[in-house]
Amino acid sequence: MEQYDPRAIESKWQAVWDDERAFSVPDSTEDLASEGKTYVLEMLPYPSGQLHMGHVRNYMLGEVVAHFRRRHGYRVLRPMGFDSFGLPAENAAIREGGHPRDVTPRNIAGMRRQMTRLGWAIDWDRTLSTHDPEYYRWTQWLFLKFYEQGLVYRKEVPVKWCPNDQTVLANEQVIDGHCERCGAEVEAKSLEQWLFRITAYADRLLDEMDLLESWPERVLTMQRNWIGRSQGAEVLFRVDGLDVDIPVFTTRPDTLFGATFFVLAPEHPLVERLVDGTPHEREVRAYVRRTGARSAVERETKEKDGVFTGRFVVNPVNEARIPVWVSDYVLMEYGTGAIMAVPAHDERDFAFAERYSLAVKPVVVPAGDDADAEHDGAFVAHSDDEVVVNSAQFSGLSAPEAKRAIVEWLEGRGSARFATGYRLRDWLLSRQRYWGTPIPIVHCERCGIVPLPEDQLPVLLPDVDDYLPKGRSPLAAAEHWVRTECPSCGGEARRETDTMDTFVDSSWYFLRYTDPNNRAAAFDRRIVDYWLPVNQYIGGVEHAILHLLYSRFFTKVLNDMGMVGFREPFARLFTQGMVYYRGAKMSKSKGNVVDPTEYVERHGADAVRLYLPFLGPVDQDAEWQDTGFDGMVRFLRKLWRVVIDQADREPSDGAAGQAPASALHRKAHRTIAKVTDDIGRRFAMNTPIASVMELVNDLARAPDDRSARFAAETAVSLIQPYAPHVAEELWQRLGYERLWEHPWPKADPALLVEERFELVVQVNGKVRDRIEITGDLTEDELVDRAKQSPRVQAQLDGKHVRRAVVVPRKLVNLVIG
RNA sequence: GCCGAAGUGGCGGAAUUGGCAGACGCGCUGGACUCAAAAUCCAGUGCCCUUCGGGGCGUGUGGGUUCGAUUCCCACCUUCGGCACCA
Repeated sequence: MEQYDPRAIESKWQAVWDDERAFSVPDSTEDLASEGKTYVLEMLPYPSGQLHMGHVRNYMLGEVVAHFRRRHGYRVLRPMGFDSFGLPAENAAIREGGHPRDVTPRNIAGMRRQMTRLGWAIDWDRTLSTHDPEYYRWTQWLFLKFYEQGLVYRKEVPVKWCPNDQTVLANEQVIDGHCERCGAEVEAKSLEQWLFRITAYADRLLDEMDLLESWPERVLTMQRNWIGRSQGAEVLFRVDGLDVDIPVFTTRPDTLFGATFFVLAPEHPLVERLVDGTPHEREVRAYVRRTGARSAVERETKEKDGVFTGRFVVNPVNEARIPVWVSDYVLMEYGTGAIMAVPAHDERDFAFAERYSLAVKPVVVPAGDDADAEHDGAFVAHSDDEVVVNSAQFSGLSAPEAKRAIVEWLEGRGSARFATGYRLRDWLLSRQRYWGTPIPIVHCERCGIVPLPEDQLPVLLPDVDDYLPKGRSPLAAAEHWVRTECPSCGGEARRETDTMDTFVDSSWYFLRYTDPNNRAAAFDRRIVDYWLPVNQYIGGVEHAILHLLYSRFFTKVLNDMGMVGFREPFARLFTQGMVYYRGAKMSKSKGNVVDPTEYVERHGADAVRLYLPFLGPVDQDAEWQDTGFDGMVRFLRKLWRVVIDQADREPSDGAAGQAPASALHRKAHRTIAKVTDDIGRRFAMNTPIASVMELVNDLARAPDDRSARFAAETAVSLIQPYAPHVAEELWQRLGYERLWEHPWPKADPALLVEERFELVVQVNGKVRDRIEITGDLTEDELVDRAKQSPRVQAQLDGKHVRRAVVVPRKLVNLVIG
């Protein structure tokens, strides 16, 4: 018999698919019925230059879904591109010691070759690279649109600076005070930067989660935490002796009577005014300077410290004068940068009060406690059923009642209002790095900040040889490029030299795929509305916040501008676990990458394609193991052998099971049902492979069964999304054509149950016997059979059967005693 | 600290609605084929006891609900992930 030769088979079919444009969908806007489309998308990779097993695991998900849906008659869009602009791509170039303009295209070509070799069913006619001027001109165009809407602004802001990558980072890119990419400790600086006003969409990013059809709960939770909406109030405190009101944000207005001091962030603009010309001036200024030099990590971990300003504010609820301190445990970026401190009910305030011997005044107690049940001067943890005490006319109210009542009362007097606080900050988008989308702005001495007119796009990235990061944008070195003409007044002007964060590039690429060759617009709304939302988006959980939040934000803005007709880009999201190897996440920067190419060369793409999903549930992390791989190779050889054996026999008409259907015939139908349910409903990608293996094992044991050929055809058909090359070749040898668009098999419900089954007989819940049952018996008959079993008789030993539980076609449990 | 996920043979894992725990694969053991090896095939493989009929134990730990629990409830342990001075 002819040997299974993956190399020959795989190149043969890859050439066929390429010639036929088998996985492309037409570009035209004609014939776009709203029904029957599927947009399957995996997050686009950055061109590291090398595919690793994590990619294969990720893309196999989309692969299986795409084949499965295509064979169910859907028109499937499944594009692929490269996130080739920005820091990751630039760092890849630095690693390889070349210039990104040379390294990036080379890496893209290499990865695309690897993908092609794996036989992925991708519409390569729609590929895009974010560093391509034809792409980034539209990134710039979108930036200008956002600018017009007031959603982009430039501001001096406290920033997180990565000393290693020599650039600012977005808040989302800082993890535990360290750079998300390189792990260096992040420094605090204050710089003029560009920001997207994503906070304007905080409520909608939360509330419109309802529109999402299927997203993992943990991702939604992470986004909710990140946005961090909390309801509370803004309360004004009048500075004693100055005509100034300072607002504070609090979620606990019920504790207003317990405020014993007041704290400003060191960066608070009023600090200067409060101490100017007072004896406290020197000390406060020194403190502000000292804290400014602290790193983010230091600021968060050191013991709380601060200085008294000599000033007092008046608590609007009781006219109490409370001292104003400055401390960096209060953050300028959250709330109003000032807080009322209630040490009796806030751990942080309590720690500060202890250190500086400030008063502690309890004003809420757990229900049932005596009003003054001496928690004197101690911190009381928050409980669900608190009652307000020591709070004038509000004493005795429950905490929730008091919250509302106190704010309403103050509102009437003009010193408070209900307010909402968010943890989410605006998205800092500018980067002081070379390899990114230039920001289409010029700075004119006369006109200030001037956005470029659309007809001057794209602003091409200047060719700069020394592109290495040096703390200010390398674009500044391209003097001929920087000097330009102001589009507004025609005078001398300088171009903006910062580039955009990579995540800007990837916040709209899924729209461009639908209309990738449009030279007149970023995309055509009719086409984008046809394909979007993405039916199944697939990617790593590490993007749960960053990319997924930004893309949702972009989509909402574009929806508001009337450019797209939907509000959420990704209806269903699947986040797959990471691939580990030798105890660490497999990644090029960790140096523990297992290269799929090696395995593909030795054993073929199909074996690699089978193994990664087979490794385990895709939503969980998996450890790469060399040892199991051989099993896939063996399975493919076995499949080949048993199917080729059947190919010589009579073609099956699909109804080979004239009654009574053989056990093998029924097994084939059960396998169809199982695989279909696993892929289509459960999104379980490992168990379908096991099911087909079972079918093939059964077939190998019964090659002469009259349904053997049908079983062979079924196995080939079902394994096609995983191993399309060998499946296609076997399909051809079975006498058919074009399996990739052949309808997915249907299970006959009548054949899903075994004709005979094993009745499990339990006595007091323990399995004591299994009896072969043929045909349909009533429950009473089943119980009788169970009782007749000699093994059961031995257990009964004359005892009385008190009760019998029957599960039809499965089990009888006799309760004796 | 708060929130979430997970814990099943030597290993990866399966068991979908509370109903046969360990599918499938790896590994291992024995056998067939072979001059030999590879490949392939067949049989076995949770642990303990056994008079070989079978019996006992077993899904992180301890309780509970139930005729019956890997599955539901309570408490705890361990691992991983997210958040963490957010007022």
